[in-house]
Amino acid sequence: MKKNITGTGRRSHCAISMALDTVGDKWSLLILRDLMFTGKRSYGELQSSDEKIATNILATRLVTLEENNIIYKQPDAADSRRYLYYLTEKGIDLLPVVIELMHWMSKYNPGASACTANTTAYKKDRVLLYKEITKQLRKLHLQQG
Amino acid sequence: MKKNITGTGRRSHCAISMALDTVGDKWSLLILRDLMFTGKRSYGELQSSDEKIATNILATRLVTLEENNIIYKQPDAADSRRYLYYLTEKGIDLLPVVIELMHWMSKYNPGASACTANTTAYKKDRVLLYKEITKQLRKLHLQQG
DNA sequence: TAATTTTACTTGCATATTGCAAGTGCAAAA
DNA sequence: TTTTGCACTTGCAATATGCAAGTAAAATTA
Repeated sequence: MKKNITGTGRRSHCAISMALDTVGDKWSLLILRDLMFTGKRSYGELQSSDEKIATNILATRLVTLEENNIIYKQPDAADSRRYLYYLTEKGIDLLPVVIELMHWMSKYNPGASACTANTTAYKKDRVLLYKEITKQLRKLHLQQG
Repeated sequence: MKKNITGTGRRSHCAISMALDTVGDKWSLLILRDLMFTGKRSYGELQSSDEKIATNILATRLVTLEENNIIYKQPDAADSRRYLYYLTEKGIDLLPVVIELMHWMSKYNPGASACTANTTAYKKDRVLLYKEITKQLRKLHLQQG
């Protein structure tokens, strides 16, 4: 997702296109998934996912996500070597995208495992489900620094 | 999105990961956007979008999307050189993902143009909005052949 | 009917992104 | 004070994407 004629780094002004320029790569949404649904916060934890992201790719994605204000990092008080990564509000706002993707795949491939299943709650009132998880994520990720 | 150790072509069994293996590339969701929100149906029309997808990439994406049952093609009755591309129900079911991505970018970058705006309807009852657009898409895309 | 144009691709090669393995630097633990 | 663990970096190989030109076949035009 780099250069183009206008030098803006975006392919067009279409919102979907711009969203994909930001998080439409192979890894970004998986990193967000881990921050959302697993307790993972550190570099090493994020690297330990099933998908085995290469260490250099993880590093560049974290930088890009931070540049785009989707995540932020804080020094770990318990270990000054490491940072802990958190979602910003902008990052938390991607929750519906992640859940909809998850639900879509689960519907058409029952073998897929859903991190935060709860198909029942989704079917009953998915907006309520978004709100509840969003509330939890805000507690876990915002106002830390 | 190709090989891995198991040879299944997927990175893990996680639903999000699998969804991204299918439509998480730079172009697939843009093609779906055009099928959903513009009247574009033919190869040439799909190629004429602002983002200027390369012709070889468009060709391979259409094949992949068809292999994954997200779109299907029908010969154009009016011009036997061309096919017209339509969404399957599985493809239509990606509507929430596309709308959520669009809404997310619009929220954080007001300069982004939303294909099917209607922020009001989204804020009032987005599930209803999904349903209405889904109904329209079913009429336009399903039961053609 | 023959020549031209339109349409949907394919092909070859350049560039960009991702993947892998090994290495580095620093702080914590032993 | 050595060793280990963690968070990256670096170099290079493998894929994926981007660009420009080419091809085949049906439609249009002359």
